[in-house]
Amino acid sequence: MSESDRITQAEKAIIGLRGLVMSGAFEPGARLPEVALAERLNISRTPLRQAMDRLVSESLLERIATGGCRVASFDFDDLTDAIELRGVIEGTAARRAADRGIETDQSDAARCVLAEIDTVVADVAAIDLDRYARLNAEFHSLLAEMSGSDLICREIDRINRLPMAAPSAFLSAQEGVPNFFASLSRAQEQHHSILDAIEAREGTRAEALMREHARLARRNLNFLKDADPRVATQVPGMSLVTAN
Amino acid sequence: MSESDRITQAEKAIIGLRGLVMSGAFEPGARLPEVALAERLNISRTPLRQAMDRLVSESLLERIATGGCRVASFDFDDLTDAIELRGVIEGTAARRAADRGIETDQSDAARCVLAEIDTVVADVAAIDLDRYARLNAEFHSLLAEMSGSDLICREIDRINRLPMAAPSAFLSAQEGVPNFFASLSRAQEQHHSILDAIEAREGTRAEALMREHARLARRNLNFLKDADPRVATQVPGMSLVTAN
DNA sequence: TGACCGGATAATGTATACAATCTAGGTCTC
DNA sequence: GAGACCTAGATTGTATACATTATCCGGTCA
Repeated sequence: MSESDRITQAEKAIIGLRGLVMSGAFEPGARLPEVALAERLNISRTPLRQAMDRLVSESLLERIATGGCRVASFDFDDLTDAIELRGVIEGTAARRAADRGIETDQSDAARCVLAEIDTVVADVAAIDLDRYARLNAEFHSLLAEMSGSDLICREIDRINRLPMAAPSAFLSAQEGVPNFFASLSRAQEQHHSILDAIEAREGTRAEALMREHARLARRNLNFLKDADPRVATQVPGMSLVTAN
Repeated sequence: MSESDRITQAEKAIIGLRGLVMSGAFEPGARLPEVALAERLNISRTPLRQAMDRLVSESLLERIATGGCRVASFDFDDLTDAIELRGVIEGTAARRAADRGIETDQSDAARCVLAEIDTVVADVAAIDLDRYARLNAEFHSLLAEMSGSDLICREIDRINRLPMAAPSAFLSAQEGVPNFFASLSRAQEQHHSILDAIEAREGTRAEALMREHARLARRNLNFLKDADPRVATQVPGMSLVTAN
């Protein structure tokens, strides 16, 4: 049997189209012409339309009443809401993890990731942002799993696909954020506190810490609001954001 | 121009397929054959496949790695999680509404709905469950809007589409729930308290009350767990639930 | 007896043709 | 000159044909 790594045209279309939209290939609100897009992505209209449906469900596109799709546009309030909602749901995951208790191997895995982040953050001079982003995303993913609920994991994944809502969304925008590296250390301190709270079965504290952790992203977002617009072009999805 | 009430084949497919799945036309885990389904719904495979994609995004279907879809199955833990998550997000909506403050017309509209529910609940002998369900759903919808966030409204809508997660999901299962009518009155008392808290700008209280309100659904779910299986056949989506 | 291996069959994934609809541009009328 | 109408073009929604892949069943071999 061919492995599940067999890439289907529809997946190719989803990834390609999402990449185009997030990289700012279209203006927010621009209508997407199917035939031209299909040629550009080297696929037929059928999988392209599948991809458009998918991106609509991800809120990256909006359906037009008269037919077709347009690129969605977000204002800063939308981003703030998305970040808050992520904090709320991740907070729920943390509380549940603490209330239920977690397995030692889950705890070990999370501690392992945190140790790695510690080493990355320690070397402020030559910090590896890609590595930080990967480890940070993995830690958040582990926390979601600790909730023991597939539904919660899926919802967190969903929200993370929104522009600027993911935990590592701001890592490519460090030029726009003052004291950026200090904020990484602060985030990592919060990581430790959150895991401590979960292991200590302190659900309420874990939830509150997780929400506060998300507010770090909100803070970065506020800096970005007034930052040089050129920074925005380097951040995936930032082109979909319109002033409000 | 033809109005937006023009029904497209794809919408017909979505509604038809969702209806079939929720009404228990297929066993949980059953694979959905495209050609047979398309004939049954009187549409071609193209809009049917759109509908399947949509139901996958609603978690009512699951994609099979080797191709095609199967009907999703839920256990009681899944339903509990969905209800809890609804409580958490509705709680966030209530907290935000309280923190931001709401317009007087929003307040009036909600009070109006509550007054109607009061009259419905007052007449215990000949209670109109359909009307209660409609009003209850509308009150919850108004609360979501008070959050002032489209994202939050959409996420609540999403969760409400899951089996048994919607606020009025248990109204067709009253035979399985002891003291069912008493629980309606209790829910309505909570409605009043929640709106009071929002109007008094008491965000933390509003959030806590909303979460507690969701636990009423969880309580009903627990009753249903041990109830006569025949009751389950009357509740939409209940056929997708497998024992755990 | 059981497991493995083709080959026939049926299913899905994709492309494309067709039909229905929207959009744009121009012309006509007021 | 402005607005409405009408036609031509382009675009989307749908059906269907085709290609590819999985599934099932019978046979063979260990």
